[in-house]
Amino acid sequence: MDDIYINEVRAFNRYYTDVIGVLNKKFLNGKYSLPELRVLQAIAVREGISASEITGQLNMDKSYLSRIILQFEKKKLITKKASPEDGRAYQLYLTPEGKKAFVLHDAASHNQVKQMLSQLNTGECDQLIGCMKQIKEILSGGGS
Amino acid sequence: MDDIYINEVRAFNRYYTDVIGVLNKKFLNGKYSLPELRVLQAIAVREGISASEITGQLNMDKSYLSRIILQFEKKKLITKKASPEDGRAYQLYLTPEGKKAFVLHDAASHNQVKQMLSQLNTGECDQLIGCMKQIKEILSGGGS
DNA sequence: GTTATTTAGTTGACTTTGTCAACTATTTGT
DNA sequence: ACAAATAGTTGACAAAGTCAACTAAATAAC
Repeated sequence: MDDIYINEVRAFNRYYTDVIGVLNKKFLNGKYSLPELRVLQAIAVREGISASEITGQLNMDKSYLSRIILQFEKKKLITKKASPEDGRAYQLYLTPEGKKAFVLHDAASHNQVKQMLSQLNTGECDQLIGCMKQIKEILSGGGS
Repeated sequence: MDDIYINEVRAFNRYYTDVIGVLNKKFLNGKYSLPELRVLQAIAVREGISASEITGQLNMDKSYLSRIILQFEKKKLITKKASPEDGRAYQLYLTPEGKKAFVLHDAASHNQVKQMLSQLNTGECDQLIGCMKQIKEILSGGGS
């Protein structure tokens, strides 16, 4: 009985892994990798965020992140500012170019999804996002 | 108006990427990588499958797959049999050890999900898999 | 209040994962 | 029969990610 649930969830996971994979593959406009974009977004969402906060958020190795940040600095996408409260930490900010890069990517990703939804009618869209919200609620509410 | 839908879908994608990430991270019993396991599963599900069919199914580079198959042969998890219809192709089969490896991993993955669902009550489980089924239907039915 | 521990970030060395192009051997289309 | 496509292998890389050691600052313990 339980097993039917479990198999259904596993089937969904396999299915949705592919959905996400397809979406992620394309929005490689070539310039930035997926983890790079995730970092860029993390900074865009909350400017002044520190590297260690990002590692927490994205479950990312700190050495790996350190190098991504280095790249971003070289490409002038971000700037570091010494944290006033913690002499070890830096606050990360997007430069205007960094913001532009983020906005471009964000728009591309947005359009990607838009195109996907364009195949559906309004009722289907409503159902879809209703389901998505419910899944999020159930899984985050329920513990894990 | 549309944008609300799109943002909701993108939020779900971010969320579910993490869910899948967490599940995938753990079932690394250490022995096999994620792509290796996907290949193992593909063969388990349909014995006699060819490499090119797997590349199609898993969206995997054929050279990469070729090396994974080589590893599996070395570890005696699979055997190749010349295809009777196509002299270039091989039919892939699991050895008893290969089957054992697959079953072990499959059980681990099953338990992983079981544990996740154990946090939920029956009603929530019903809702959850109902939503998952609907999403699959909407997205596969709708095209793309 | 100085000593021990933890924490933020960097660096070096490395493994794993994945890609690209070239190649052989078949098969299919014309 | 000849050209184009396909299955699979190989070499040479590039990208992604990990691990341990290290510096410097912050916090905790005594």
